[in-house]
Amino acid sequence: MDIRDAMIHFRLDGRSGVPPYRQLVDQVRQAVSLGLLQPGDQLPPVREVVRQITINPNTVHRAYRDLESQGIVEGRTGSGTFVLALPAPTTTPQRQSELHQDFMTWLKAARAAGMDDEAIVALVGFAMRSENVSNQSVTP
Amino acid sequence: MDIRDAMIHFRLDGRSGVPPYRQLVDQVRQAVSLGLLQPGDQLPPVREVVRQITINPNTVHRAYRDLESQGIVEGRTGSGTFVLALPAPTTTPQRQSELHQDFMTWLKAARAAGMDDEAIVALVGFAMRSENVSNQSVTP
Amino acid sequence: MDIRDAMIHFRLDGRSGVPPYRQLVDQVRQAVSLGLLQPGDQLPPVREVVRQITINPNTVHRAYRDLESQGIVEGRTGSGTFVLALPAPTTTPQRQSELHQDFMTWLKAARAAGMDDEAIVALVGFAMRSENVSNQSVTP
Amino acid sequence: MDIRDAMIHFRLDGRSGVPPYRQLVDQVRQAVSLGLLQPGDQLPPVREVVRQITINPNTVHRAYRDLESQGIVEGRTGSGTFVLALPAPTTTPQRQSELHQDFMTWLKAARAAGMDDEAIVALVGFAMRSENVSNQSVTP
DNA sequence: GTGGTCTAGACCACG
DNA sequence: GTGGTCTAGACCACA
Repeated sequence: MDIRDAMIHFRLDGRSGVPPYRQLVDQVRQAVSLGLLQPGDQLPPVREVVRQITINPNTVHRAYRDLESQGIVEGRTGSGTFVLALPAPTTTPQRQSELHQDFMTWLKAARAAGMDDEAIVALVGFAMRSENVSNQSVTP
Repeated sequence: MDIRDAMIHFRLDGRSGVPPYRQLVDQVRQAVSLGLLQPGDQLPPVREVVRQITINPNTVHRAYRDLESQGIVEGRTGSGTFVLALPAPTTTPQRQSELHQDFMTWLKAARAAGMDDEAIVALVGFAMRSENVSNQSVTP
Repeated sequence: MDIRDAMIHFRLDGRSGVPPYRQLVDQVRQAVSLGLLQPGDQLPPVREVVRQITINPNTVHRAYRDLESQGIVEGRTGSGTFVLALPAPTTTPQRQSELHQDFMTWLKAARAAGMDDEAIVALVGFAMRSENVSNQSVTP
Repeated sequence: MDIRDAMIHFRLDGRSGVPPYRQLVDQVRQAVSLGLLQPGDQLPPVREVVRQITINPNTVHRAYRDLESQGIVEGRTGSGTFVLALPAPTTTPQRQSELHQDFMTWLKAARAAGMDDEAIVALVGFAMRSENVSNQSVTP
């Protein structure tokens, strides 16, 4: 199973406390970091995002501007917004794919044990916090 | 190894986009959900949290008030803030402990493969989003 | 005579001992309970309340947040704060209107007899306490 | 039916937002204002109040001190706290008794119509606010 | 313009 | 010591 998809599909979590524009930025950054988005890939046009999720066009625009100022994407007037470069490949696609598979297996086990998403997220969050000084935010 | 600790210790992630008060709320909710905090346990006094992390007392207080309105804790003027009840155990402590171990193993493998926290969080987030309609926010 | 008004107008009683934020919360709850505010109705913007009565924006905001966490209103960033739903009509508008009239008649009689507001409030308070286990707080 | 009782019996409403010490003060003031407490009557000893309701002795003490500084009661060392004088009789006992009866009748009608205490308090509060500049707080 | 969050510092009530 | 409220003023996100 290939986890790569043609075009990123955004999702908003209204209860997370994370501002919508930031959720879009994070999702693009993460997709790039996972290789789901690669250099040259196009982000969905603002109007398309507005169709997908309930959001104000200005907010999408703001997110794309942020990504551009971070050097992740480039807006080409008249044609769209495109991914520029991977921020740095952290591992090989193969290894990453294996880890993805392993995590899915673990995820299924956790769910089979009766844990809901909040509980799983709690466990993952505490596990990562427990061995790190740096703090990373995740929106599953 | 017992992951339960006497009193919760908060940590803030300034880069996550999640408002500080919300990070505190989430961390308490998650600790309760994992059984790290149990009914009757006391949250650290506001002034103590202020000593631990750089934060304004009002912000801590706001988080505690939110938790109170959610029915998770109860503030008793003059004595402290205490955990009220578990929102419902999702799984057994044993099974949860096993899952915790398994996840730690996976985590180490991911790091050994060169993935940094952002990449790991990206993978976990996408994995959980890929099979769910509901959206859960995680702060590791 | 229609007691319903376009938009709620707040009033603060500095001598009551009831915290200002709580007075706002109570007044909205009561207006909703009486049908003076109905689903979809907008609460006055925070800045508008600040113009009307001498109060800090944060205090108004706190009240609105409380109401939101109680499920009475919903704050929509950028557009305003709106009433969500009636907590359940306790009686018919007609019957309520009659009772309102009857009470006004009684009120006038009490005042004609020389009772000031404090005395009237005392009488009402004791009358209600005398037959009830539950305690209700009133700010006339 | 005589509404006068031998000794005042305090009640606290934890959900009203009114500080406990203030509720005690208000209840004494109102009882005096209604003639339920008359000059020479004794307030229950602090220990007795503590037995009746869940409250800290210091808080009762504080309330009695407030009443004393308001000139309503007088603490006599070794013997107790006693009512000094009526702040000013607003009406005759007879007329007040009639009004009390009338209000009880109205109260029963309101309850018969299905209104709960919160709704009744809302109606009374709005009725009084609607014709007055002064604001009076009531704890039924 | 709207709501929302944070800091700073003061003051109150309770135990 | 504890929690709780208020003011003042700044800054952010969204429409």
